[in-house]
Amino acid sequence: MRRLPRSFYARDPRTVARALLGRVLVSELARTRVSARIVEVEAYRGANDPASHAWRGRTARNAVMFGPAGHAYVYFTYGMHYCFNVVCEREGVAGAVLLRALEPLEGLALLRRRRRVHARERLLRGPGCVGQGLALTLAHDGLDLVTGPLWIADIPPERGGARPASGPRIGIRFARERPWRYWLRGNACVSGPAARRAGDSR
DNA sequence: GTATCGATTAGC
DNA sequence: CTAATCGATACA
Repeated sequence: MRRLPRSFYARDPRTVARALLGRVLVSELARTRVSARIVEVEAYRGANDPASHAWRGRTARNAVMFGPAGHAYVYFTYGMHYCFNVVCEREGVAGAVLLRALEPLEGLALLRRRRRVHARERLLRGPGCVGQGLALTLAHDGLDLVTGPLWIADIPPERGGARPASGPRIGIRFARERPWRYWLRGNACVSGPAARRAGDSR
């Protein structure tokens, strides 16, 4: 299956975030293939985005956010969770899209083993659960999605008739008013309470 | 050096 | 609502 080209990622993260909704992520990191539809994402920018890890400039942790687009930015947080982003923008400009929730398509048994949860809609719901389900660690930080075993398929988004919705990002302290969280309205795999899965219709 | 805080989650 | 759990960050 064809992968999204680097040019897809090398744009403003808000544009990439919207364009990612409904597309299929594939992991061939383990022997068993896992694939899942992207249903919820958040865009993070650089110096002009106080909620971004890159707000205060380049550090060891956020270095790949400043690198070429189409790579994975994986970070460790709360002492126990790994979160998965795709790097955007041209090299030297920070930007990324956090994958917050996906709808599992292939590899359900492996996901259930890793997550120790049965319900399909809970396997990849929430950014920490995405990291756990895909078994990501800091070893995957910087992985190239255009050439590596973890990638996003270049096929038209399948949104199941749902109009993409947008609203404020979750769990941040600054820049709360910016509506840079995007999701497929009503999809059961979107994180948070049912009310959050509904939302507006931008 | 020490103190605080997470782009979170599960459980009560 | 809170505990879990540790790297990054802030500050003395």
